[in-house]
Amino acid sequence: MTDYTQLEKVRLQKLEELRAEGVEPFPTRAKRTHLSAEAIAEFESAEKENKEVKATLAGRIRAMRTMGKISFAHIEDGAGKAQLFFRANEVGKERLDLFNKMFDLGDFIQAEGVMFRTKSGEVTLHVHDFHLLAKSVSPLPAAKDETLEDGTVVRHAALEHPELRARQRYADLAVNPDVRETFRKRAGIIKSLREFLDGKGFLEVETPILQPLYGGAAARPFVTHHNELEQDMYLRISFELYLKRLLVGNLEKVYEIGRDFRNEGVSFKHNPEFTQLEFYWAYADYLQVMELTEQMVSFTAQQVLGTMKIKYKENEIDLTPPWKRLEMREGIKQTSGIDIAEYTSAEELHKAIRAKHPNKTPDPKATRGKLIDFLLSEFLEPTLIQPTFLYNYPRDISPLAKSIPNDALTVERFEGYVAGFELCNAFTELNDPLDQESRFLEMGRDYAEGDDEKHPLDEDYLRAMRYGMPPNGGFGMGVDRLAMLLLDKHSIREVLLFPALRKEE
RNA sequence: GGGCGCGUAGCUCAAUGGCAGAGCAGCGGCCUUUUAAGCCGUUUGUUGAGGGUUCGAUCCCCUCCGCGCUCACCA
Repeated sequence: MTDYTQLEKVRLQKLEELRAEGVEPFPTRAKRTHLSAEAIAEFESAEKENKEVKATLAGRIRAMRTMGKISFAHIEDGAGKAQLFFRANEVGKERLDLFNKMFDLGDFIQAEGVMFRTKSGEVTLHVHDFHLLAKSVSPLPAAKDETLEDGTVVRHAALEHPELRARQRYADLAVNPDVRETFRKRAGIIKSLREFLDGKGFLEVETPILQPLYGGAAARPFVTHHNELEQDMYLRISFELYLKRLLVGNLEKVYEIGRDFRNEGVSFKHNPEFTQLEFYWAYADYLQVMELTEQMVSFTAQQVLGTMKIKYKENEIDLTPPWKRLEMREGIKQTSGIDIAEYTSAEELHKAIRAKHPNKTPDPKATRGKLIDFLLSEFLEPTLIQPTFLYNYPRDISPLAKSIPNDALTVERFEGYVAGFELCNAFTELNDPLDQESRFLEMGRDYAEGDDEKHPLDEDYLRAMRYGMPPNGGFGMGVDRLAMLLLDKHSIREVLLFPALRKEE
């Protein structure tokens, strides 16, 4: 049984009284002729010709000011806010009392009348009749907006508690218009990505989320169980192995936008489920993928924000192509003073780091690849504010990427960095089934020691590859990260409608 | 998982080892052009949960829960 607060009990009481007076608090149908902004715009042009504008508006009551025989209210709908003006002369004293006493902030209302301009100049609906559309039983967090003389809006007593905002996103959205705007823009970002890739001839596909084996990334999966098949299933950690199977099937350009699941830590840039974009492009290599990437991201910024110059935290960032290209080895050398090419074993590289940076302490068990990654994130990554492609990566941290001709230790891989964080990851894909098999086996050995990240060998993937896979370039990008970047949000939770939270109680 | 911090009314936030407060919201009034409307009056709390110290704990201590920041993890 729900425990109602006193405020809720008051509203439930009103609800009963309304019913007793024959007013249905949750009527089945509503009517609306104009959005608030439409009615206001229509009035503003009709005003000059002294023409009347009739309108029926519908929305949620956000402010009420009752003053005896008149009342004002603001409602909010999908297009913004509009003021309602009630006067006993038109609606009658009883109906005005009903409004004043029985309607609350948060209720949905339908009001019809004629648009006019108040003494203070606000275009307002002069209400002739009104109906309750839905009663709000629980009071929404009572934000109040104050409009200063210069037009800036200051919100008082807004819902700010991060947990509550995430847990009760419905309330957050209801009272914080900027949050609604964030998610509209997020939808725009995803739409633009699709528009871009569709325009380049890519086919959007859907591959299994529930998989008998997981792969394509080094992450711990979520495990579940299929009762009838009597087998464990995994939620995918990447799309890669399935999308590349499609290249074997002669689909030459494919992409998927969907959810990945990784059973890892939660942080300001990690959520257990997140939206990923991956594409695979037959006959292309990582250099062509680079060009497509900078076009795609800048296109999205242009579509959604109307500019390629964005702000992230204190940085002005220009996404206009071409982006800077920096060889990873060179970047690490410049920022850490260590040339990784001079140290071909983990042991030597450890020694070099200790000598050059005694106060930095990488994991003593780290492989050479992990050490390079350490140098990258420690020294180079924070400097990559303007969009930069970091390219050519050590082979042993890239088991699905193809080696550079004549350089067995380095693979054709790049990562795109913006604002100091990794945005995307791409490579010339490995398509040699024999090489792929030995890499998988190698990886199996590596992970055997660090038990909880054991990596299953995907025999079916190898079987597919043995039929022949065209050379291709592949790409992956965290869409949530892109949304954070473009919308200047500093936590992934701000761009996820319902981020993962511990269950209540 | 580790470290640090936070949790007080519906919302935003104050305060104190000695009756827990403000503004807004709510409730009762007044008010026919307001817009954080105003004025008069008024209600609201398991101070996140449990335990301990104390004459007395919201405050000090312990445990737990949740959140935030951070580190680790995340090719």
